[in-house]
Amino acid sequence: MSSVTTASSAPEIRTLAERVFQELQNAIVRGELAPGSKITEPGLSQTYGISRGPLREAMRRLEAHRLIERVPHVGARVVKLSMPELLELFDVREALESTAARLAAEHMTAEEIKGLRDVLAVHQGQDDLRRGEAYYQSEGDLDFHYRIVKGSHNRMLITLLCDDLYYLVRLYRTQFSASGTRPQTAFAEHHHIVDAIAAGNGERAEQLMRRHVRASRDNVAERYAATLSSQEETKEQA
Amino acid sequence: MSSVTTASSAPEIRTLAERVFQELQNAIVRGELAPGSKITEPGLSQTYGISRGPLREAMRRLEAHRLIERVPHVGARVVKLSMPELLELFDVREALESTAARLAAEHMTAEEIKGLRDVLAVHQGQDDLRRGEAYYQSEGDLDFHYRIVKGSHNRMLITLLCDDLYYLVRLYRTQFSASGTRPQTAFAEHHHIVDAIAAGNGERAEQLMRRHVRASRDNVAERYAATLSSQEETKEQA
DNA sequence: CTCATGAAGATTGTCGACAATCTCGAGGCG
DNA sequence: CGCCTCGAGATTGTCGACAATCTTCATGAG
Repeated sequence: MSSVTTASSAPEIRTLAERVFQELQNAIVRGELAPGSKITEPGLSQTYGISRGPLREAMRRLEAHRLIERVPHVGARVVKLSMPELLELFDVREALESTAARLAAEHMTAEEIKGLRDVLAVHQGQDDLRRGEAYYQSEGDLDFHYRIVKGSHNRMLITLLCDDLYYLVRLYRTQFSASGTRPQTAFAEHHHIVDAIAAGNGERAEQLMRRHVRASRDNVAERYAATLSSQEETKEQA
Repeated sequence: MSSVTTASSAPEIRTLAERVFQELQNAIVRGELAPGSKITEPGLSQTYGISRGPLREAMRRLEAHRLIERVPHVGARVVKLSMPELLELFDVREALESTAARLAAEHMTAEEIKGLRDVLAVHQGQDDLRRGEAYYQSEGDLDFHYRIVKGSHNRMLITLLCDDLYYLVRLYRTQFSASGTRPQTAFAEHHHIVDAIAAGNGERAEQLMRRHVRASRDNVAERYAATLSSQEETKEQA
């Protein structure tokens, strides 16, 4: 079970607010809380069996992570990513992950590189079995990106990407039910990125990662444009 | 008084937690709350004359913005940026601001570009008067960077940089009492960046901004190394 | 019929008190 | 003399209740 979580064995939650925060975070990312739906404090308070105090703190954290949007005296709603916002997210990812790839090429340990290759090997096997696409494009793909980011050894970068942006990425994938349409291509790109990192070629790793993310972005934008035009046709038929 | 704040006139704070959050944020950035000093809830609660409820929410937000560090059941401390962390911050800035410059070159309006030139003109005047270095390197420099980031028209990027990272930058400048040592050079670089943006040359704007931030980073690292070696000498003398 | 008005209900914001946990120093044991 | 144990005090975590604000829907005027 290759896991994204760190090897340290301290997953124990010490405070209610912390626990509820994680539960809500997962619920939102998994789509169990519908995007755009309203979050009410008494409701959740009863659902999770806690007081409103800790709940409000958990919601503050969700707000900081951009998973919910709050308006004073009005309430909170689960975020609903629009396509323009999704493309913005890709631009930020491109900037940060390409830098992470460069730093990873400079700082990653031999052990970490081996772990990275193992992840690819698992993907390879699934690809051969012709059934791993769903897993590959959802959690597996993120696992690969996670490891590179961590390999940058830049704590600020790691926090930004792993604690903030990646949850938004997962939310987007749930919301648009988007399992990528280019697994083979992406897999090949992953391989080249690892090679550049293993060779210690930071410039190349950065460039390859930038193209990789941008290709993913373009793919999404393209499919979105197709959706729009097909909707247009439907509208004309009516 | 060229200001960084938006022209909209809705600075009214509707909630106590919001107000205290901003006050604490300013107090920390200005150094009124010493880096590393402990934050106690009853203390601040009395200082600001509010209950612990809103105060805790304000602290949650400060934690999310990385201005304080909390440990469950123990307490919170004002962050104390170490030099390695500061260099990490520069790496992130380089990644995000170079992208912002590229997007700004693509999306900035003529009006926004004019505003940007005005900022430079003000700096120019101060530079001529041989007295603007302090202002230039602190708030003025950030004003310039603010405008470019906003010019990217990428909301996610704007939030990340303006709401999160720039407060850390200001905190660092207070903490290290670092008014940059290369105002003329930086000013020239700013000028070239604006030219690239005005010309709509995204690639060049990105490259110039990347070099600009990296030069600033190297400058800081260099001065830090000098500080270290001089400390070494002092130690040897003893 | 449309739109302004206002009251009822619900939700968010704030407060003070109690319980759980940690810190720190005194005292005893090896 | 050093280290562990254990309370006293303080701090954080949690709770329930009250006040302020918003939303909704019924009512009535134009």
